[in-house]
Amino acid sequence: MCICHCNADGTGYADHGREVFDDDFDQEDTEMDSANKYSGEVVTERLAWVVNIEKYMITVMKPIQSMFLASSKKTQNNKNVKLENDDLLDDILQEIELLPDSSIKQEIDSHTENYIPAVKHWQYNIKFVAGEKYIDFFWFDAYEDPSLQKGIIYLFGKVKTKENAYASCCLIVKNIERDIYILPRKTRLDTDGSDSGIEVTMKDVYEEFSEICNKNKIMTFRSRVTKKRYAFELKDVPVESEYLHVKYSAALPQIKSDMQGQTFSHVFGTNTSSLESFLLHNKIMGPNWLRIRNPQFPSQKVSYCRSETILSFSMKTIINPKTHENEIVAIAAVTHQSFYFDKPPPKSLFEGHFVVIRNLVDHNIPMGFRDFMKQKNINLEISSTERALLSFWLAKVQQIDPDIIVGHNICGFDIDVILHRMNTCKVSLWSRIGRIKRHAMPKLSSTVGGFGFADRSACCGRLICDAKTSAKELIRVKSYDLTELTSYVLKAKRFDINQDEIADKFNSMDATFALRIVYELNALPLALQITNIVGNVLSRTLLGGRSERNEFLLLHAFSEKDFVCPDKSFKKKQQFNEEFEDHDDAAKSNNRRKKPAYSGGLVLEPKKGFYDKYILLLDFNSLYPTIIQEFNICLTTVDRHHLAADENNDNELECEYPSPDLEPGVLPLILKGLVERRREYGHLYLRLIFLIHRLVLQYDIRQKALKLTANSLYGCLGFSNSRFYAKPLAALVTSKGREILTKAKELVENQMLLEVIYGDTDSIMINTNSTNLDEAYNLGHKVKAEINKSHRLLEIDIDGVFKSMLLLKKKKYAALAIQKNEDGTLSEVKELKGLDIVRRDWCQLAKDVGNYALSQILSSDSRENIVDKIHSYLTEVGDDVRSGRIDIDKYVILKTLSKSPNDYPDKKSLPHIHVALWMQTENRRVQIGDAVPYVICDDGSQLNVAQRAFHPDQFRRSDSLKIDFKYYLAYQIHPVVSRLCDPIEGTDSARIADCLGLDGSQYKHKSYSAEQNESDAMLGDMHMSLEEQFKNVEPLKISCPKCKVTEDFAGAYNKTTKQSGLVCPHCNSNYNVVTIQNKVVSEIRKFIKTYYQNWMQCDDPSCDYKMRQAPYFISGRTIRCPACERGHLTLTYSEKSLYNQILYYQHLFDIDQIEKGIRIDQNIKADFKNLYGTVNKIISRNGYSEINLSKLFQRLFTGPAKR
RNA sequence: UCUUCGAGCGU
DNA sequence: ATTACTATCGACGCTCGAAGA
Ligand SMILES: [Mg+2]
Ligand SMILES: [Mg+2]
Repeated sequence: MCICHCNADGTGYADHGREVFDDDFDQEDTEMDSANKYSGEVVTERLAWVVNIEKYMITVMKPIQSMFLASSKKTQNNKNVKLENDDLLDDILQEIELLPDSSIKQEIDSHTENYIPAVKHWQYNIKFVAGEKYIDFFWFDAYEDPSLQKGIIYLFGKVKTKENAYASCCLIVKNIERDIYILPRKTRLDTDGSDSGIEVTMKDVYEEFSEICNKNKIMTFRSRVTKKRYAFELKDVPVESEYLHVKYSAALPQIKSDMQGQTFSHVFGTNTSSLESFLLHNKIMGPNWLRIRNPQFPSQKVSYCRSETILSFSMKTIINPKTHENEIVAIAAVTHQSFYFDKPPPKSLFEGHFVVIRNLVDHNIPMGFRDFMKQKNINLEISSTERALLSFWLAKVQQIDPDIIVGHNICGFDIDVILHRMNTCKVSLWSRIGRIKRHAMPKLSSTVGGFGFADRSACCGRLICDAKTSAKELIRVKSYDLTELTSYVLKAKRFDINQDEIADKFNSMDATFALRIVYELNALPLALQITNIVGNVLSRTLLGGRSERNEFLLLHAFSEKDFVCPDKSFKKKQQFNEEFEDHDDAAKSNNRRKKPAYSGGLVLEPKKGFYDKYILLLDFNSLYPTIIQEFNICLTTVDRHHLAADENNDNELECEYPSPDLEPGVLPLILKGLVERRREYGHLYLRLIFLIHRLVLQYDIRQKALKLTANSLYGCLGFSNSRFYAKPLAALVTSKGREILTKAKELVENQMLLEVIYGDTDSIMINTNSTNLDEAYNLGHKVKAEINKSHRLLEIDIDGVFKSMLLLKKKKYAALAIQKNEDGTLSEVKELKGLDIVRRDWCQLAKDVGNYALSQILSSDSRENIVDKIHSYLTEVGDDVRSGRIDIDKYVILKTLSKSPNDYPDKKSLPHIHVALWMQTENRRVQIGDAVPYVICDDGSQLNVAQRAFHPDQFRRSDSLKIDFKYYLAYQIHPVVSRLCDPIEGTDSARIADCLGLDGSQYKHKSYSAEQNESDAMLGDMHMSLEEQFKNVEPLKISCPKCKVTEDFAGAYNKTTKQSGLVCPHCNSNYNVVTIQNKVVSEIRKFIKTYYQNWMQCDDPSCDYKMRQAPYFISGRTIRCPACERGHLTLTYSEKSLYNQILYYQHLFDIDQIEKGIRIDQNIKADFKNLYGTVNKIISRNGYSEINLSKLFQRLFTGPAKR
């Protein structure tokens, strides 16, 4: 164990009497440069402005990735260099050697049996540069206590000893200062708040702030003037301005973040945590080597710290029937002495282990248990009390001194329980769970579970890695309990132990399982890479949560470019104080998904059905990140000043795209960096693949981490709690996405004359109508090239070719994808999206049957055979179900709890809640996010389905419960299969029901595809009375060439005059047909023009708001009226109006529609046919004003427009 | 058909 | 010795079931 003390600021403060503006702040730290021989750049410049600073103590060693950035040019120049000659490889290998090496590591491991080896100061590899001593320190975790120890942070990591081994070390950085930026007003405010008109100087600001400091007991501070930029939500902050930069000790009180004064309008950085400002100032990007200058070694031991190891544990608890608290009964743990982030995980199951159990009050430890454990060579400790058990565990933890603690659900349960129990059992050495020695335990949350502030601070210095949390981020499975994860990830079987069996059984495998899962998922290396990319703290990355990672990424980038970053806001507090808000919050509290704040990706209306020709799937590579780059979308480039600052405005006024000649903004640059690095690692990955396993692992993971980071950047822009929240930007990105997809679709349809059958956000599916694979591929490449032509960075790619495909609904389809094997052969892989088969809320039986049906449908068998096979299979399954030949596991349905069972409003109609409540009575742990399994049983009652839901265990125990076969046939299998077979001819809902032995007649009229095609709806319109249909159209006004009277054209037959409509009702002379024709054509053009003017109006009768929208807004989304905020904006003149108008003209000239018995002159008939044809031509041909009406109207039938 | 609640797939 | 805390959770689009109207 070792501690280095280190002053963040070596010196005293500038005194008040001095000039406000110090000019010697650019003091260079030259030694730093020479010390860091690998990098030619000054790695850190922070605090350079501070007066009188002696020597700053910490230097970031050259990060590995920055070296790659530097050398990436090299690889681009000579791309085809042979591997052996590649300098870059040498560089890599050389750099890797800087990382701890296992052979060296072992020397420390040999001390394992001893207690903490007392490493003396002189044993450390202290070096001297220019007469100054320094030490290199690899940090991987940090801790601060913002309430008790302000301005102090603890860094945990490793140092090299003189023997070239590595030892754990804790670095304490003291006297970290706050950095506050004060934005001066232009003119001074009077005491009553009115503008005095007097200009404000920096000196004025300084003086007012000094007074405020006096009031706040901030006796010493330093200040200077800086120029800073700002590009965030506050509208009244200028893009660039002079600020008064104030530094004072973080130990002194914090200034309110909403502080304003007569001479200044904003104060930034008041509540920035010391850790954050430390990381930002020193540009520390995740775990890395730091060079510490002038370290001071303390005389006392303050922390427990030793060699690097990984420990995984699992524990069993029992609920005390009196207190209803969880008490710990047993803990098992396994260890690995040498885990490396950049190497494959250890192969052995464990290197060290121990098991500790305790006696229960009512039960004895089973006979022969000790012998059994001894026989198995298991290190068993039996404690008499819970307190003894905990103490033993702590002693072990301290002895092993793990850097990483692993377990399953330890963040959600185990660690919090352990701390609570240590609290109630008064275990004094509790702080051994972490690496800082403390006496008073931090205040634990009242409810057991979770991983709150107290848990995090208690475990400081040890990385907590929860297999459950990691799995949730990395894979999707039915359930995230250890049993399911073990079977999915490790393909192994785990036996769970119920509450009533705890006294008799014990399972020591859980810790091993959790550890292997973490290894298998590569969770730790991935977390490290992400941390290195975004520059936050590894222990926080491991906790999950995208938002914080993204914040650090942006904080680093923006502060490097001299921006004042937005502060954390705590305005929730103010809202809570309102009385009515409180009630409201409790009601809607937990789960209900927020209603969307802006519109997202476009989903093309699928052309449903079964396809047996080749289908191409084209997909834009990471669409949103690329859009941000391609269009230079950034907080700094998009002008959002015209948007109302009001948070509640629902309207979606879009910003303009930044002008193309603007310099690239910060976000595009970040993404560019991420993409370049990803490419680099992608190349390295491919080139190194035959070389060294550990490098392969590292680079593959690193490029994955880069991708994850890039993708989450967009999401965090739209996250309302983010410090960098920018809804307009997110809306702009998605809107561009919609535009690009629409354009691509139109290009394929209109220029390449291909059929687009579907598309979702960033993809397009094309029906090649070909059965030749090469032809399909060629077509795909052509389309790809054509689309890519119109973009600079954006790139569409062939994501798959489907041999056959069943397209059911938006986001629901199945296909046989062609896969090229390594040996050149082709194989088919089933690809399933969104179908019931892939969802966990249908029972396995229904999914299996559905899967069978699907396989048949996709196969190239004949239609009759397919249908026959499905029918006979269904009959078979129906019989099996009725005769009870099917395993109970197949009937289990899973549903996740999204809140605590008691919080559900309508418990009775929810099966999973019914079961969850029962589980609670059984003392089983039921947590938010857990998947509850249940089966529907026939208990003889006629109750609700939900009330007949039982836990599988409950079913197994009971003799009276029987599976409700009818439910499973009618409500599980039938809907699933029925939906799949819907587009297949030769079978239908009723037939499927028949096969399953259900009453087919009930399903006669039930169709799952809700055949409400828009065209059908339009057909229905046709049958409306003509008056009804044409009540809103403009009549055709024709002026008589003779009597000049203008009349509405009456149609083929004028009912009032009982003559042809071509005859003027006043003077009985004939109209000129050509005149009418011209009039009609010009009228139609007029209406088309009106339509394209895109006038929008509010549909609320009490609101007369009108506006014009951008052309790409016509796609049928509703937009909330910005004026009244109640109504929606609709097109004043929609496609449908236009369509109806033209239909009306068609009707006027439709000679065949007039009633029989009315004789019409042949000439007149010909005239009408002529006019009718004119209108028809306009509709069908692309002749006028470059507008394709038939295409426009097609959207009325198939597109998203619904009016 | 709407609403409410509840699921969790999709990008 | 005293006192006070927290606040967390990427976005949006689409389908499906139960219950009440
Ligand atoms: Mg994509
Ligand atoms: Mg896609």
